[in-house]
Amino acid sequence: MLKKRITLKDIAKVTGVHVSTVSRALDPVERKMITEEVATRVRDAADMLGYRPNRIATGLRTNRTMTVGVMIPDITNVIFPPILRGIESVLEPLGYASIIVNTDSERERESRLVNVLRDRGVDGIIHAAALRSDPSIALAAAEGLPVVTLNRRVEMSKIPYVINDEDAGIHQMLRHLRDLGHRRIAHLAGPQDLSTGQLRLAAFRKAGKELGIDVDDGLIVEATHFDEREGARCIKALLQSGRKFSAILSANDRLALGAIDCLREQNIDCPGEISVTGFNDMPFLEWLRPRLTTIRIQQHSAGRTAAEILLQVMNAGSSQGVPLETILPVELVVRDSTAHCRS
Amino acid sequence: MLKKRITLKDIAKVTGVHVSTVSRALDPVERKMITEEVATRVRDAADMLGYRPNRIATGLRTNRTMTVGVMIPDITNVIFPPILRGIESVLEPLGYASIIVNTDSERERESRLVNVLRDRGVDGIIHAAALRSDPSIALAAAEGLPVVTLNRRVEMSKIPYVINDEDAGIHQMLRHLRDLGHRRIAHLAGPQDLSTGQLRLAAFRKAGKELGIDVDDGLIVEATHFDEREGARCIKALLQSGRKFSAILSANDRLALGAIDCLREQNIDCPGEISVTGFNDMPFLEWLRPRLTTIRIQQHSAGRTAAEILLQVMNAGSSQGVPLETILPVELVVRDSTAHCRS
DNA sequence: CTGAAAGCGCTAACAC
DNA sequence: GTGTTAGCGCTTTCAG
Repeated sequence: MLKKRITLKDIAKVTGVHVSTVSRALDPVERKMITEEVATRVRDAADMLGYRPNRIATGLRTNRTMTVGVMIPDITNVIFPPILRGIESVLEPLGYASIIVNTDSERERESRLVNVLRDRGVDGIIHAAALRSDPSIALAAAEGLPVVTLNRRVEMSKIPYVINDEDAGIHQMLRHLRDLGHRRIAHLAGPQDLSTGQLRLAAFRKAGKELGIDVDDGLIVEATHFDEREGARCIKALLQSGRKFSAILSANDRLALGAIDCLREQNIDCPGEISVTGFNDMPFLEWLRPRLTTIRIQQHSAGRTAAEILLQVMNAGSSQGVPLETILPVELVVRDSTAHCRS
Repeated sequence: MLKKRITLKDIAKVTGVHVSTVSRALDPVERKMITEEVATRVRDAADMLGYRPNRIATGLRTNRTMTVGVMIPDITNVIFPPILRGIESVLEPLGYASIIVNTDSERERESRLVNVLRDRGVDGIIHAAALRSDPSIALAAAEGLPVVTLNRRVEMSKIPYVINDEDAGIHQMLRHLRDLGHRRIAHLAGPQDLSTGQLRLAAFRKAGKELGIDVDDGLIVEATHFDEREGARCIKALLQSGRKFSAILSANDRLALGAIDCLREQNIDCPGEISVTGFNDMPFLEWLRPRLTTIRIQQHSAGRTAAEILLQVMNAGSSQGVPLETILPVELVVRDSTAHCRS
C-alpha cells in the first residue's frame, strides 16, 4: 500500500492557515509577502510532516514541468555519456530532470520520440540526434517549444545549435598528415545526411585547397553510418579499387577503428604503411593499440553549453536574442596511428 | 509563443458530446461502453485536430505518471549504457519514460535523488547503485514504492534484486587460472560496502576451498572504488609488500585494467610474468592490448529482467509473489591476459 | 450509453 | 497579510 503523501492541505490543517498561505510560505519568492512568524511556523510544520511538493500538480497548474528532453542517437555510443553529464551538471542543480531517449538514428523513431517528449510536457529539448532536414523537431520549435541542437544542425531553421569547430579540426589534421609527408590522403567520410558528416567532408575539400593537397574524389568514400563496420567496409572497398594512398583521414573515431581493423585483416601495418586518424577523441582511445591520433572535441563542455543555451531560450520564451551558433574549439591529439610517409 | 494544445474540451466542442464521453472514446478499455458511431466520430476529430493527451493531467488524476526512475552510479561507466538500453527495450514500448540519475556513489546524493524521483511521482525505481545498507531506498520501498535493485542487493529488505552469478563467475575464473598452473593467486577485491565487491570476495574464498587453492589473506587487496586508479594503486602496494604471486583475479574489469597499467609501468609483462583477469566484459575489451580475459555478464538482459520484475511489482501493487532473487548466468571469456604459470 | 459533477494538488488572481 | 475562488486537463463516480 502506498503511504499517502503529505499535501499542502495537511499542512494547512495542522497550522490553521489556508492552503494558499501555506503555498506562499513555502515559495521562496512569495514568502516575503507573509508574516515572518506564520512563514516559519508553516515551514516547520512542513518538514516535520515530511512534506514534499507534488511536481505533477505544480506542472499542471504552471505548465512548467522542470523537465527537459534529451535526444541522442544511442547511449551505448561512448561519446554521449560525457555530454549527458555536462547537461546534467547545469540542469540538475536548478531542479530540472531530464528524460533521455535514443533515436537509433531512425527517422520514424525520432519523430515519434519528439511527440513522446511533448506529451510529457517537457519545458525544452536538447537534440543531439537531429538530421540536417528534420521536420518534426523544426515543427516543435516553430510551435514555440524551446529547442537546441547539439553536434548537429538543422538547416533552414532558427534553432540554436552548438557544434565543434569541424573546419579547424579537419584542417589541423590534414596539416599534421601533410607535415608527415603524406600526399595521397583518403577521406573516410561520414553519412551525408548528418551535418557532421557533411561539414567534415566540406572541410576536407577546403583544407585540401588551403594546404595544397590534391583532393582526389576517388579517394573519398562515404560511410552510411558512423560505426566500425562501415569504416571497415569502406576501406576494404577502397583497397580493392586499387587506388594508392598512404593515409586515411576519418570523419570520426569509430570509422577509424573500423579502418584499422580492416588494415590489420589485410596485413597492412598501421601506421607503418598507412596512417589513420580519427575525430572526437572518445574515451578508451588511450588503451587501444595503436593509440589513435585524433581531434579532441569538448564533450562535457558541449553538453554544458547546450544546456545553458536551452536555459536562455526557455527563460526568454523564444530564441530571439539567443546566439544561433556556438562553435566549440577543438584540439589535435597526436598518438601512434600516424607516422612519416614511407611511400 | 507556445501554440496552445488541443484538449479533450476542444474535441468535445467540435463533436458536440461531453468531455467525459470523449475521454471514454479515446480510452481503449472504456471505448466498448460507447456507441461505435460516436466513438469513431470522436477519434476522427481527435486526430484531425492533432490531439495529444496531456500526461501531466492524467498523472495528477490517476496518480500514475508512466515514468520510472533509474539510478546508476555513473553513466560514463560503459557497463551501464547497455543496461539502460535493456530497460528501455521493455519499458518504452509500454509507454513508460525513464528518468536516469547518476549517484556518483555518494550517499548524500543518492538519498537526495531518491526524493527527487519521488517528487516527480515515478511509478517505480530501478536502482543499480544501491548500497548494501541503504536506508533511503529501503524506506521508499517500505512505503510502497515499487523498487528493484540491479547488480546490487540491499540487505535486510524485501526489495527484489537481479544479480549475476558471482559465485559461478569467480569459480570458473579461479579454475581457469588453476588449470594454467597458477597457485599463488592475488585477489584485487572491490569496495566492501557494495554487495558486488563483498560477494565476489566471499566467492573467491569459497572457490579457493573448493578448488584446493590456498587463499593467502596477504594476497587480498581491497580497492575503495571500482576504477582503474584504485586497481593500479592496490597492485603497486601489493608488489611493494614483496609477496610473490603469478596471477591477479580482479573483482572487475576496470580494476584489472588499472592493474595491467601498473604492471606495465613496473616493466612486468602481462601475461608473461603475471596473468590478470577481469569481471563484467565491458565493451571495448576486444580492442585493448592485451585483450582481457574476463567473465561476461549479461548487461542488456540484466536491464530487461529488472524492468520486467519492476513491472510485476508495479502491477501487483507490492513485491508479494514476485521473485525476490534473480540470478543471471555468466560466462568465462578467455583472451590474452592469462597464460601458463612460468614461476 | 452518455451527461453532470467532483476532484487529483497546486498556484494565482482577486477580495477583504 | 491572508482567505476565497477558480481552474490547469483529465478520469471516474454517480445519475439519468
